[in-house]
Amino acid sequence: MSTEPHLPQSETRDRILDAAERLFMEHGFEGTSMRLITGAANANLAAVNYHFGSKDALIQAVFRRRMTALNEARLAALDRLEAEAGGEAVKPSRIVEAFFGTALELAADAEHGGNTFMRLLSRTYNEPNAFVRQFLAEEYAEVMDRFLGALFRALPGVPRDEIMWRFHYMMGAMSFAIAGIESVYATAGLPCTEEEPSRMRPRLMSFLLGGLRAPLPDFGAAATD
Amino acid sequence: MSTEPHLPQSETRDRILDAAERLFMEHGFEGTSMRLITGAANANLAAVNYHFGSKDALIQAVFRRRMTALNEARLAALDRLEAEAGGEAVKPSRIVEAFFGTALELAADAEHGGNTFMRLLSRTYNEPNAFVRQFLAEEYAEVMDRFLGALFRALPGVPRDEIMWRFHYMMGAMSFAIAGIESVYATAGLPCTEEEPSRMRPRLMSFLLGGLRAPLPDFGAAATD
DNA sequence: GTCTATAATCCGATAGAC
DNA sequence: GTCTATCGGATTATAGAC
Repeated sequence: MSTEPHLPQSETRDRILDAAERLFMEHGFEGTSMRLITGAANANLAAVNYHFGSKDALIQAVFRRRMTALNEARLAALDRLEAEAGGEAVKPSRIVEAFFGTALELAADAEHGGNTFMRLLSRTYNEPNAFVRQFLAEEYAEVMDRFLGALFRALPGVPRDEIMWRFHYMMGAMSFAIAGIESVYATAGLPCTEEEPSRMRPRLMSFLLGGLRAPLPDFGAAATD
Repeated sequence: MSTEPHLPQSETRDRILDAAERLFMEHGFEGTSMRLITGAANANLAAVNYHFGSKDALIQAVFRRRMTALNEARLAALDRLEAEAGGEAVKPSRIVEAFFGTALELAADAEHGGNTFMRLLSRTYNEPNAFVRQFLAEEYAEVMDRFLGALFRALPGVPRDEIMWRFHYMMGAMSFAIAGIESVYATAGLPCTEEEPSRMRPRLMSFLLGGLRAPLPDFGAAATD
């Protein structure tokens, strides 16, 4: 622990965010009551409404705290790659590294809640919750536009909808990678040895690039375009 | 004999299962109240406890109704492949087809709720809900044991933990494939054209096999054994 | 089997003292 | 900022009439 130049404005506020992040990840939004959150954060029940206004506003605060930095890091990484390429298309493997590698770096940080947040984000991605989906779509808009555009330029011979599907599949693989493999070991009846975190990134990247570069599907006789 | 000009209704129990399946998929377990379920099923609130005993028992009934058939179909497909192979190892692509293709066939059945169920199953897979995880682990035990074993024999040069991770990644990709790609189009600001369902299977299979057959990851300088 | 009514508990939010 | 107390509404589950 290093000495910090200034203490946070409200440590109660941060404790609530930490507790909410973990409990939302474990039990979902509807399954996590404000009493559970404030209890875990050693705070008073009324503190949530004082600091955030409502439970929905707390949910947004939990995401905003880390999403901005994550997506800015992704955009910075892509900026760097495009500057190095100097007008040429960036290699697909570098684009995938910039998007998913940045996320894995955050997920590798278990001490400061990065892993918890990435698991929450993965879980939330497919939750058809109205206002959370809207919020995430806005947060992701620029990043998705830039990275899909880079992949379109990097793979000019591949149909764009095919690229979007494969990007979607890659998100699913990353989501499960972050969630952990305990379920596979558990259902297979095998003991789950603790995975070396540094192995996750090359492991996942090999799979993602293999899938992205796979031969295009054959839709059968009907497809002629 | 009476003709049936009245409600073409199935049993109340089945209507409850159908409504619960859909609402659990849309709002999660905790986000779905029994009032919402019985309201959508045109049933009385007390009917859930009469037919199932409790909300948790209803959740298990929703899964049991379809999981047994799905996993039996998977095992039957693998039995067929192993019989054809006659002692030789089954090709990895056939094993992947048997496991994930069977799931996609159920997901392609939108009229009888198969698609709804597969979306629910995908959503539930990573939900760290205690009793649901335990239940699913038991349901999956035999299938996972058989299919992982088949992959181990089909890929004798690949470390077993690597195969398990790639199987886990494939589950994630399938999960997102079934959940739909609307989110990608939405965050990219593009209109989402309705996808031809028959294209999903070859699309996903190309990606899965590309990932499964990808070069093994290089864990870096530390590995020297 | 279906229904009404209600018990017992939990929820998010807020008023107001300090 | 933190706390107690509480409101109004929602939840699961059950008792009992028909």
